[in-house]
Amino acid sequence: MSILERTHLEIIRAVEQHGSLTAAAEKLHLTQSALSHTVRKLEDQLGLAIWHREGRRLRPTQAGEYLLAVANRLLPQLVHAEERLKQFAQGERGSLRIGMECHPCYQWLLKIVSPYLAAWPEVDVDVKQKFQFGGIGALFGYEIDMLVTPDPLYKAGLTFEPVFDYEQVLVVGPQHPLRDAAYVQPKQISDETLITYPVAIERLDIYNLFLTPAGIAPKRHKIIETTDIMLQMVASGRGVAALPRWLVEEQSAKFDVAPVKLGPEGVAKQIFLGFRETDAEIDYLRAFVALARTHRDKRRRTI
Amino acid sequence: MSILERTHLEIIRAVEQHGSLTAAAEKLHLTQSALSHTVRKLEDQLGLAIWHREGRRLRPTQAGEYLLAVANRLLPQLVHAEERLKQFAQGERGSLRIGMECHPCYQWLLKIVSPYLAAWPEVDVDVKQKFQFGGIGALFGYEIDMLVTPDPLYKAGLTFEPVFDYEQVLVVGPQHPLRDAAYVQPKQISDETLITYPVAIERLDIYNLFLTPAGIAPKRHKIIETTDIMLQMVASGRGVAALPRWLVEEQSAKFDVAPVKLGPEGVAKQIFLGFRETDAEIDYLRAFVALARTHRDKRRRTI
DNA sequence: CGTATCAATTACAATTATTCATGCATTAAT
DNA sequence: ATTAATGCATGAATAATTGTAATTGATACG
Repeated sequence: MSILERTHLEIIRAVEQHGSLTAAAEKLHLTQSALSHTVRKLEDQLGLAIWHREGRRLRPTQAGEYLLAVANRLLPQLVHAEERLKQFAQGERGSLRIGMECHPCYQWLLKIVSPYLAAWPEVDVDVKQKFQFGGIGALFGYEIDMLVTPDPLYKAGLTFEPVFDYEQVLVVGPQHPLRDAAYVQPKQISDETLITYPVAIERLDIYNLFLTPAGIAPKRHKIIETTDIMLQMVASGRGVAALPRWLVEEQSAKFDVAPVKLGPEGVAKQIFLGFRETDAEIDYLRAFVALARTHRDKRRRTI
Repeated sequence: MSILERTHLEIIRAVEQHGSLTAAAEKLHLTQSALSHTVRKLEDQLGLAIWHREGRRLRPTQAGEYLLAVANRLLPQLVHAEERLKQFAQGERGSLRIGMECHPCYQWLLKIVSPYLAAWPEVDVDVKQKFQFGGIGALFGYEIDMLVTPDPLYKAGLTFEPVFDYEQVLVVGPQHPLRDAAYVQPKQISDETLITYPVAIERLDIYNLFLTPAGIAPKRHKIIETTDIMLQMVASGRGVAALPRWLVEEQSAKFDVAPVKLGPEGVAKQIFLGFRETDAEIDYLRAFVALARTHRDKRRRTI
């Protein structure tokens, strides 16, 4: 009946990865002959070629490309299922794979993870940041179990819950004229160097919610990967940046920087936790959401 | 290395489906003994039980439930991959699995599908309407390849494109006092029987965009599954319904019904086509979008 | 109780996967 | 050119896996 087995997907993947049957065989702890046989059989059964044989080189056919995509999608899920079962067997709870879609999310997560790890010693936490199909796709595709994101999706089989409110502010250095301003207006940025994380402009809040609506652009746009360096640059007067207020205040002991409100009302942001509804009953997952929620409540009371 | 094979998933699924090893064995064209062996081996390798043996009954353990979920998620994808490869082999193009999230979507699809089938004889079209995780989830989970929906999602690895604009109108019968009104106001519905498809109220446009904002509810709410019966009910004065204007006009030869604008401005709606970005290069998929788009343009010119 | 049903087990058979030895084609080097 | 090296394919032999038949023991049910 069924012809596509796990091995086939593994072979296809290994060949792609190592370039030849022989190399793939090595990695799979088999002989080249073994692979050649199984491949031939598979191709016979399917009635099509998976690779073009060009001389002694294998180039995937259209079907091969398709199979490769299937393999890359399904194999990780099988591997993860096995891992999870192993953990089950050892009395461990499992692992929580958390995906991240924004930089402040990451900063926030750092604060939550350590109390969580302490409360749930049997649970591993994996943090992932790159997804082929974006965070939502990673949730649906079982690449991750929990998504930390600034934009929720109230729909379908996912549940989103707000867990953190913060204000996005402009960060300026010690000599900056805006340092003691009550707030900054978009046009006051038009002569500045703006430092941001390496993210598409459409996904940067300071553009979406502040600059772009006013039709303003900064004089220069500089990209920096890490928060520390970014703050050093700001502290040394080389530019301004946009970060969560709580993060700036936390770092203001280390760097001489100050937060300035974006516009008279400020820019309010939220972070959400999203997960599959079917996972809602997993205790260590619920616990994570609950922990995040209490963190939020605690904070709210003190504000 | 790897222990979880396709067979295992198939066995787990069959046992769940048919209630016993013996019955499952029958369906899989194997003996009960064979299953017993493979199951034992799998459980040994995993180091945990998949079923509680209660007398002669098998009840899934937690691990069993988990494996069942994995099986139900992955096996259909393997089956579909095989089918697609078979089609490849036979020179057919493949199949386009279209998911639907609203009733007008279905009506619209009916008009598009037949020219498409004519233009692409080597492509099968499957239409699905129920999804565990909603349409978006079905797209990400490779249950469908194309989603027809009224609410798009501009994000992640999906592309959405508007392909149809229409006006949602109230449908009334021949004797109805509103028949010749320029438009209807929400309060005029408060004494009516409203007929709708069997869909949650939150997902019905006439509530979302018309009644609920005005704080109005109809006197009665009646649920009917098929458009034809719905129109017969309306024609016989048993209630009013909300449908796309084009659909009402098309059916007005068959049923004595008339469209009435909802509110002075009318209620404008759009239908979108969504698909995975990675599929954008599949010719028969592009062709479907293109066909839908030309349909739209043609219609626009005539309005 | 006796019978029917079901899973587990044992011993054995059948099938399938893998290897070994080898050939043939292609690429690279001398 | 000639030789060496590399890579895939093939056939026969063998190892390993997967399956079956027959039987047992347990349990539900009339």
